[in-house]
Amino acid sequence: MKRRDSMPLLRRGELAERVGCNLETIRYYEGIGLLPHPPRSEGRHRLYDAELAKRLRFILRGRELGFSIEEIRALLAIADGGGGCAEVYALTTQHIDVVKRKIADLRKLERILSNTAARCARDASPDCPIIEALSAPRRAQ
Amino acid sequence: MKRRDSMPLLRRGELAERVGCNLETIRYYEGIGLLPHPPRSEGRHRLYDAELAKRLRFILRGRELGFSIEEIRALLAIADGGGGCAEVYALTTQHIDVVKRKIADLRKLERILSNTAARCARDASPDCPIIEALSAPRRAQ
DNA sequence: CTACAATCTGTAGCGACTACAGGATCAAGA
DNA sequence: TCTTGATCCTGTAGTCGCTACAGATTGTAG
Repeated sequence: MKRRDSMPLLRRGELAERVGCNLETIRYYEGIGLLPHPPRSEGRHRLYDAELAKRLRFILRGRELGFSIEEIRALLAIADGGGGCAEVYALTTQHIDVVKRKIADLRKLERILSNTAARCARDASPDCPIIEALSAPRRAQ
Repeated sequence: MKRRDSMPLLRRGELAERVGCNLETIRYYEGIGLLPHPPRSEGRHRLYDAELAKRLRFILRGRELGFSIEEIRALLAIADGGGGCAEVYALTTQHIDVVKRKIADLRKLERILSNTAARCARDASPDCPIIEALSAPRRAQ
């Protein structure tokens, strides 16, 4: 099931392109200890295998999903330690709450922006309701 | 209409506390030119009036709502220049789109997290579906 | 073999703050 | 009036999560 020529050890640039991240991001993750030091070529060029690529994808996806570096570090520690599915579950559901709160805030924001924009006459009126709305002394949600 | 003792010139710490931001943030905004240099006391302590407080609240609220410093700078420039309600309107509606996209992304994320979490058995199973889901090679949104 | 691309290293820069050190000033109590 | 302690002043360094750069080395195609 494992085609051995489909992933013949990638160099940093190739890996970056394949997973869709910046070249330097990989070195950064290695530097802060999220990615282990990969094996090197004769001339000290990093060589990544499928396992490292997978780990990198995990990190990147986690970042996309709004996990902080430290949260991802925790997730990886659990994964590395084997077992802890329950812990991963806890961390994830906890994160879901954060996401839900963000959504709620943004929807509130959207309402405010839409309302104020709607009130804004499209011609050059002297005092713009958007400015007034945003500089209100903290009330009127 | 203007009660003269309700706001008797605030010092930096007082203003920070009143608007609910960090003390240094105010100096930072002054440094990057979002807040004008305020008048000073004999001993060079900054003194803020209601106008400056309002401007600060505008900046802070804008940041909360996800505007970048440069977007806020633009908004303020328009407000300062008087008139340009149409421009403010344009900038704002443009921003509404950004907010809508953010909401959409977060909801997608929430779905993914919820789905994977739901699939996760609460006991310590050997390979956690969340880990697998997040390190999958980019497909299965 | 040569050219040129890719990688190596360390370090600096980004945005948007936040914290700190070492000194000056302010407001209140004795 | 003096003193004490809180607040403020300045400049600078640190934070997070990258991203970019410079100058040297290596890998590879022609």
